[in-house]
Amino acid sequence: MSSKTVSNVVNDFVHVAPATREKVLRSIAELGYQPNVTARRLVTGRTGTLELAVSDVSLPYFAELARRISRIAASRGYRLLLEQTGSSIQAERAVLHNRESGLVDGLIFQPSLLGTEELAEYTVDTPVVLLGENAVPEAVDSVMIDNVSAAREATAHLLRLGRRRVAFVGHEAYGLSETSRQRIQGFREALTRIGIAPDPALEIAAPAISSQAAADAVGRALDAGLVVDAVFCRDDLSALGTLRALHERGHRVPEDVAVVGWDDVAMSAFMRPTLTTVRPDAEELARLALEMLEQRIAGQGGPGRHVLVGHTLVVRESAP
Amino acid sequence: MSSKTVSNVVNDFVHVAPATREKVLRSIAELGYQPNVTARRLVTGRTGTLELAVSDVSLPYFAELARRISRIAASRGYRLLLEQTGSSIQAERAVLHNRESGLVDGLIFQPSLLGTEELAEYTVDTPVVLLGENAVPEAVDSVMIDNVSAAREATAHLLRLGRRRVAFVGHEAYGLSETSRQRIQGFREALTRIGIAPDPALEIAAPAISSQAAADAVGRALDAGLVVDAVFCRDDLSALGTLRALHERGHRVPEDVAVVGWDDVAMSAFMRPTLTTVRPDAEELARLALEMLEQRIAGQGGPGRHVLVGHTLVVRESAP
DNA sequence: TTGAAAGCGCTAACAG
DNA sequence: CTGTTAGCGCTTTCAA
Repeated sequence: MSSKTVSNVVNDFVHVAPATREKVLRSIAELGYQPNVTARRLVTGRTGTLELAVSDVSLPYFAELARRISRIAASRGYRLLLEQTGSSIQAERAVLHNRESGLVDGLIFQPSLLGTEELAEYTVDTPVVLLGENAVPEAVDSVMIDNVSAAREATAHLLRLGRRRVAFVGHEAYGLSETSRQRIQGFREALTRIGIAPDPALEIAAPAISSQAAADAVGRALDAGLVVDAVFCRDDLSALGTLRALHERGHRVPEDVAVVGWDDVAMSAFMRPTLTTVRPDAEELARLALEMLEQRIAGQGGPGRHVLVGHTLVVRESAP
Repeated sequence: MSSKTVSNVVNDFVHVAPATREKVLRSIAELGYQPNVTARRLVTGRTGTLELAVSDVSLPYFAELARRISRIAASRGYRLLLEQTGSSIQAERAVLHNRESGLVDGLIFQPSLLGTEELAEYTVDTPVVLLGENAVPEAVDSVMIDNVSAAREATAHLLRLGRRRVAFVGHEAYGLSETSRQRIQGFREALTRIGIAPDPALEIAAPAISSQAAADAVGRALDAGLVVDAVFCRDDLSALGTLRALHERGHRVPEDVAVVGWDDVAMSAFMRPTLTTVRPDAEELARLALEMLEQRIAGQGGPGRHVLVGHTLVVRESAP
């Protein structure tokens, strides 16, 4: 019996006599034979593996994203390789450039630091879908939500509550990310629309994306005499830190200060007070990213597609 | 020039004349040559990839674990494949049994549902390190903390505060996991030691590991008239839900009810009140798991090693 | 329906 | 120091 016949059986091909198939299957079970993935990859050229690259999987938004992508990938027969770029732009570059060929069939990448120009230089053959809010090169597929609009809506919600001293919290102190830039832009637009001039003193940067950094930054600002009646946070982690800083200084939320977050991660519904927050349609985002990636893997050509998924403002106690 | 020379240059081997190396490097850059990982794998037998299998990466503890393992793996030149088993015992079995050979060099696996017997049946050649608290077969390496002791200490802390009606919250209603079993055991031991008979009515199960499930379960128990002055939670997620259920019913923490969690995930220091919780030495756990795995990959034989890493009770506002 | 031969792209072993 | 040869384990092509 040739290895070809075995291969046919293993891959469930036609034209194998039932008796032969039976015999092969029995031998496989007896010998504990396991096909070697690597050899198969070498000859077929497909790895059956997708890569997800984000800055830090432990950030709740990315953790939830990874869960979704991993699930969908598994349901479609793909394995998932996880890559963390940390806060290193070199690591982000490496995701695109130091690409060993044949590692994965496709890449889902949320850049944090890389700008459009560098992203655009990317011309390797691995199919890519870009996530997040970094302005994205024309040629590459991307899925994101409309950050500027969502930020405008969230801010408008605070203004509608009658708040007039609204702060923005949690953007990077140095090297403003595109994400933060767009959210701040929407924030300012909402203010301008009702005739309030954006005040730089009300934009409180933090040295890192973490509750601690936000708590420290907000705490310092408050201690320095800053007066606010609302805070719009770059993300739910910053919101958590902001809630703490306010609480420790005796400010009541939402009575004295209303707070809005971004992402609607699982814990947002359990904070005290529960958090009003921008909820991106994360399930749809993950689904579309994988769908688009699979189409490219299947050989679909054409120009980059740039898809916007929806978002909603989930109103909870912190800004009712 | 032969492909061998190129291979030598690419792999940074000795015995290549500087001039030749130079020439090769230049050609590589010009042609945009990228070595094919798969072919290399086939011939070397090493994949340079490790697998991490947990039930759900979006659970904060696993998200933080994944961050650590991913980082350490990357620093040692490994890629990381992420596998989620969800709440399916079949998926956990598949992690061990449906193993295609040559996929990864090693596996770090935290089983949630699989018992020792099934784990022990595992006799494939891929090196494995088991994480978590499931009783682990003799033959397989494992890293965990001493759950029974840690649970005893946490409960003792509550008793030392003078609390006498201490509840346990968050274990599975059906199919008690080994993790929960051990934590409950330590919980009961601490009670027994000071002469309190464990009361089943004070062990409040939840249908899932989530804040919502815990909040619902605790809320129902409270509404049914349960009186407690302390709650020991299976994990920080349950603690978050417990805090909410208590707050919604007007119970003050820690004045009326003290609360202790488990894991010390990032958000624990920002809950309101901040959470007293059991902190496993997660960094050491991750480090050791990878170290042991690498030793096995390097061919080290010998019986299974079962390492305990340390833990501390981090005392914060919820149980001062 | 099954077998034999070729070859995916690389590295190990060895010879030059 | 550099080139040649063989072969990793599989699938593909082609012949029987």
